[in-house]
Order: sequence, then C-alpha cells, then structure tokens
Amino acid sequence: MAKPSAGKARTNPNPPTRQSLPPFEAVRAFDAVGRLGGIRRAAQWLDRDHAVVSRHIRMLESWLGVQLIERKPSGALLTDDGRQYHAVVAQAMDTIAYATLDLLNRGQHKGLKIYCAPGFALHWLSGRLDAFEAKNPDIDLVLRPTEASPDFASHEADVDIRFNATYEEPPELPALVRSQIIARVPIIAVASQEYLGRSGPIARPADLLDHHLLHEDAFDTWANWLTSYGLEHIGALSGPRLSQGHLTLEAARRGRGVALANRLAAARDLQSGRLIEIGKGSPSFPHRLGEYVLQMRRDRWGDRIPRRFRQWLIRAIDRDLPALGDDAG
Amino acid sequence: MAKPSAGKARTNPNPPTRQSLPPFEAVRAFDAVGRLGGIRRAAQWLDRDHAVVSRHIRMLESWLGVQLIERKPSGALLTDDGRQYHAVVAQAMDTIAYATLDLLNRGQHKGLKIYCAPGFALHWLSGRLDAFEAKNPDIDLVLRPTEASPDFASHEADVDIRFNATYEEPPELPALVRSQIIARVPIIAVASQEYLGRSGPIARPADLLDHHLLHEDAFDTWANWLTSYGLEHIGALSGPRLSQGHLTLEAARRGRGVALANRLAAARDLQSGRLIEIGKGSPSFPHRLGEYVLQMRRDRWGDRIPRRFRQWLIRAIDRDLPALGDDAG
DNA sequence: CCCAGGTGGTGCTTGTGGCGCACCAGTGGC
DNA sequence: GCCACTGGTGCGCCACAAGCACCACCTGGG
Repeated sequence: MAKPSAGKARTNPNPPTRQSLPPFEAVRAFDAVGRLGGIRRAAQWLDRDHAVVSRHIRMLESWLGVQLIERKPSGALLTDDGRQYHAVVAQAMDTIAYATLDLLNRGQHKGLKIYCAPGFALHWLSGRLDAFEAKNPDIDLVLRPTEASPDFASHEADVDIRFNATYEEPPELPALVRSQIIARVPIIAVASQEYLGRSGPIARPADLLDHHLLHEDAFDTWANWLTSYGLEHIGALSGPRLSQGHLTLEAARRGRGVALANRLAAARDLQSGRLIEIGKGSPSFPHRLGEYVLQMRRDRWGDRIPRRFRQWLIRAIDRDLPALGDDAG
Repeated sequence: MAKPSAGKARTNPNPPTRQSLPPFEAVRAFDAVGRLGGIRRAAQWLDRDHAVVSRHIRMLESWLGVQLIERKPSGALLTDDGRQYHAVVAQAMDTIAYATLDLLNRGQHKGLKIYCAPGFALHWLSGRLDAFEAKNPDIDLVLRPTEASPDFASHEADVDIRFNATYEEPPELPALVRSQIIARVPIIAVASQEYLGRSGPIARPADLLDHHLLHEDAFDTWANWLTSYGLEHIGALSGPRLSQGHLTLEAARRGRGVALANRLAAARDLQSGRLIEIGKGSPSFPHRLGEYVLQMRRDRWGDRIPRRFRQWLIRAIDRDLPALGDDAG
C-alpha cells in the first residue's frame, strides 16, 4: 500500500475509482435540469444554449448506461434512477459551491475598478453595465471615465479600456500589462444635415481642408486621419479645440462643423439622423479603422472577476457589432 | 420568486450562485494534489502530464484569489485555506464518485466484446490489452480474432477492428455502424534475407511478377497491390494460398517467397532482421497505405466503456506509431 | 380547425480550453 | 559536482463545448 502521504489528510485515504467520474459539464447540466424540471429552463439558468444542455444530458445517460430523465412535451421529469442520483449530486455540488463561496470571500477580490475612455463609457458601457451588475451581484463595480490609463503597478485600476486608431503608432505597453482587442470600429467624419446643406461639397478627403474641423484636445487627430488618406503637407489646421470627443459631437450636432468620431460613439446620432456620415460608401472614403483595447495586469488576467467581465464584455459587444460594422445599414 | 417547479425536488430549492463554481478540471486536479501531496504524483494518478496539473492548480488559485498549496522542492503542501477547502471538495467528489459507481452497476454494461482482424490481435492488441485491463478492472473484456465483422444488429460484438487497403474499394458500412480510422500503416512486400540473396533482383514492382508470391486467402491482395503501382493485365497469379496473414509471414521468414504485409504486423520481424522490406526508401516503391478502422454501433458510440477503450486504443497506438511510420529508422 | 408558443432533438461550424511535449530553474542527497 | 527529484512555461494540436438554425412534436386557445 502506498504511503498515505503528506498533510495528515482527513479525507478517505483509499479513494474510489476517481478516474471514473462522469464528464463534469454534463453533471452540472443534469443538476440544473433536475432542479428546474426542463432542459430549456436549465439552459437559461446556466446561460447556455438549450442544445448544449440537451446533448450533455444524453451524453451523461449514454455514459452511465442509465436513463435519467423522461422527456415530456411539458418538460423533463426525473426517472427513479435520475431522482436518486440527482439528490446526491445536487447535494455535493451545493457543498462545493458553498465552500467555494467561503473561499472567495476570504480572498477579498470583490471589487472591479474599470478605467475607460470617456467616449466608450458615455456611449456604450454605462448603458449596458447594469446588465453585468445584475448577473454578478457579488461584484462591487466602479466605472471611471478617464483621459489617461491608470497606473497598473500601483493597482490604480483593475481594467482599462482605450481606443486606438490603427493608422497611428500604437502606444507602448508596460511589460506587466496584457491587452486584448475587443472591437474594431470605423473612424468617420460626421456633420449635421443642416451644415452639409449650406457648406461646400465633400467628394474627397482633401475637400475637408476647406471646412470647419472640430478638434478634440490637439490637432493631431484630424491631421493623422487626413494623412492616412494620402494627404501630405497639411499645414497648420485650425478650428475650435473642444478637449473631449463628446463635445465635438455636440458641436457637430449644432452645425458648427465636421467632427471626427468612431462609429460606436456616433451610433445614436447617426441612427436618429442628427449626424450624417461623410463619404459613406464612397470609394474615395475607404474606412479607417480604430480598435477598442482592454488592458489589465498580466498576472491578474486569469482572476475570476476580471475574467467574468471580459467574457461578458466581448459577448455583449459581439451582439452589438453587426449594427456598427454594417456598411449598408 | 419562481415556482419551485416539477418533481418535488428534495434538494435545496434556493440554490447558491451555482454559476460561480470553479472550472471542474482544476478542482479535480486540486483534489488529487491534496490527496497525494505533489503535482507530479497527482498527474500520474490522473494519467495526465504534470504540466496540466500545474496549470490547473495555478488557474484555480488565480480564480479563487487564494493560495491553495505551497510549492516545495519536496512536493506540494496544502496551505491552511487549501486544507480546509480540500476536505470539503474531496468529500463531495467521493460522494459523487460513489453515487456514480452505484448507477454504473445498475446499468449492467460491464462487458466489452472486441472482434478484431487476426493480424492485429496477434501482432499488436493481445500484447497490450493487459495494460487496459489493469487500468479498468471493472470491465469484462473479451477479445476474439475473426475473419469477418460481427453482426452489430444482433449485438454479436461491441467493437470491431478491421484493416483496409486505401487503394481498394472500402467495404460498405451498415447505417447503424460508425467507424473511425485508428492507424495508417504502409503495406509492404517482405522476404527473408536468405531468399533475397538467392533470387533475382527487385528494383521495380514489376520485377515481383517473376517471384514466388505468398498469398492469403485469395490472389486479389497481391493483384490489387501490384495494380496500384500501375501494372496492368497482371494475368493469373500463382503461388501458395495460406489463408491467413501470419502464415504468409511465417512462410516468408522461412525463405519460401515474398509476402505482403502491413508494417505493424511485420514490425517485430523487420526489427529483428528476420524479414527485409523490399524497395524500402526507393522511389520506385512509394508507400501504399492501409488503415486500421474501429467500428461499432453508432448509438453506442458515446457509451462509457467503448469510449474508454477507444481513448486508450488511439493513445496506445499513437505511442507506437513513430516506430511504424518512420521511413529512416 | 389550425396556428402560436411551448417542449426536446440535431447537423453544421466555430472557438476555446485541455492536453502533451520539450525544455527550464531550483533544491537536496550522495 | 553530479544527478535525480521537484514545479513552471512557451508552443502547437485537437477534441469537445458551445452557438446557431432548423426540425418534429404536443397542447391549448381563438
């Protein structure tokens, strides 16, 4: 007999054939179905497609060689074997879940501090974040729109979201930061219908040089964008400097000139018609792309809470993206 | 509050945040490490690479935000948190394992009847099957070398293993049978050193027509193989018909002529030098491949025992394959 | 009567996570 | 000093989980 080994384990020293535990995802699905009495209901609870749960149950039944549930048009009912098995399994899963929660509270990672580019917070994140909060009531969320990234070294924030134009030099990241692109969005010039009606025509990017350009903090944004279309020697640009993206959009809405924005930030105005995308679909204005990037400490990448947030974020964005990337719409 | 729903479940009607169960493979790894006091030991017990276990533990710690084990050069020791968590988790896993075993015995699928091409049984399977039996003492194994496939419809066997040359028309499978290729092996001509010394040279496949060809049941095998090299109008072949593959090999060993065999069946003789592969490495003899195919009832594909067998089989073959497919060796 | 809204099942495609391999670094006994 | 252990890690593979779209079926209500 092998040595009972380290740490005076109080657990069963002669484990059962641990190797023959059924595939766990299937057990989890079975637990949910048993609890809720229906495959679709269980799927909803597990936040999965019902097809997944259906297959898991069948696989478990096949694996065990025992029928666990009866499928009725009204839902799924446990068989006798199933009920017996479920009682044990559910109890065991509860045990693990409670112990896990205890431990989670011990490690006091209950907060998630998100720094974020102001535009993204205003136009997208703030409106959807409550859905994430509802799903994760145990997480203390803090969202803070800022101009600059946090100091990750001093744990100023857990997560940061920024926007970079792909035609500009990407900012250098510290070695301890890991990043992931979460969305690619066109960067477009926009103005109000009224402004376009009374100003000169815009057939090519160069035409914009004769227009009222609305700037954020610096002139670079417009300059780089125009340069990316092959314009050289743009010279000194002029126009109001409004310090923040949403102020330029506001000015554009009021017909004060042409603003540069990414389509996500301008989505609502474009849809309502308050702003018009200049050169939309025109071959003279091929899309210039920007990307939203999520960044956080490399060594925290796998942690439970930011991991949850990342998963939720990319799924939520993927849901919205068709409306943004679509050229025809 | 939602309805407590069907089936008067005796289980906790107000489940804890089931969604926040940790990834299960990680928990399983942690359980093993806690039991055995070392990552490599746990890996061996779980029949996994130690890298996997190492990563799972780190992931679990990161996910929980709590350190579970201390790594020492002498092995891994549970921390206080870890010990506490492990006691609960191990107990719960035991519970599930026992309940599962109960159910497995209820569904009396304890047997596995394997039909198999005689050559495969003789040269490969029979020698390794004891390893599978040792790992799965609960399974009643029956291995039966047969010339023909079993009748799956009447459950004559659970699993069947056959060999097909890829240049021949593959046999039609019944609709209820599912198959999987488990190995690709060159089909080669072999003879003894002594025979080759006293007979004419063999530089091209056509030269074989002047030789003593050792046949299995019918002449087709040689005929098809030769045809695959572009030889036409081969005419009537002659030579002894020895009814089974291993008899032709035996005859070849004794210098009675040239036998056709797949490299797996001939492996031992090739290695010991009793047989020589004709045209080895020569551009005139590009490899003709055959494949071993596992087949079984489609509706039993996912069942626990054949599934286990399949997994073991393909892994065992993969371990051996380099020695078979290797041209230089 | 049929149709709308519920149930579970399934073929196809995609993406991710589990995995092995090969290699590394640190430790301790002989 | 060597060697046999320990655990950690970058890389590439692939099986499996998951989503999607669609199917067949039942049932109750207009």
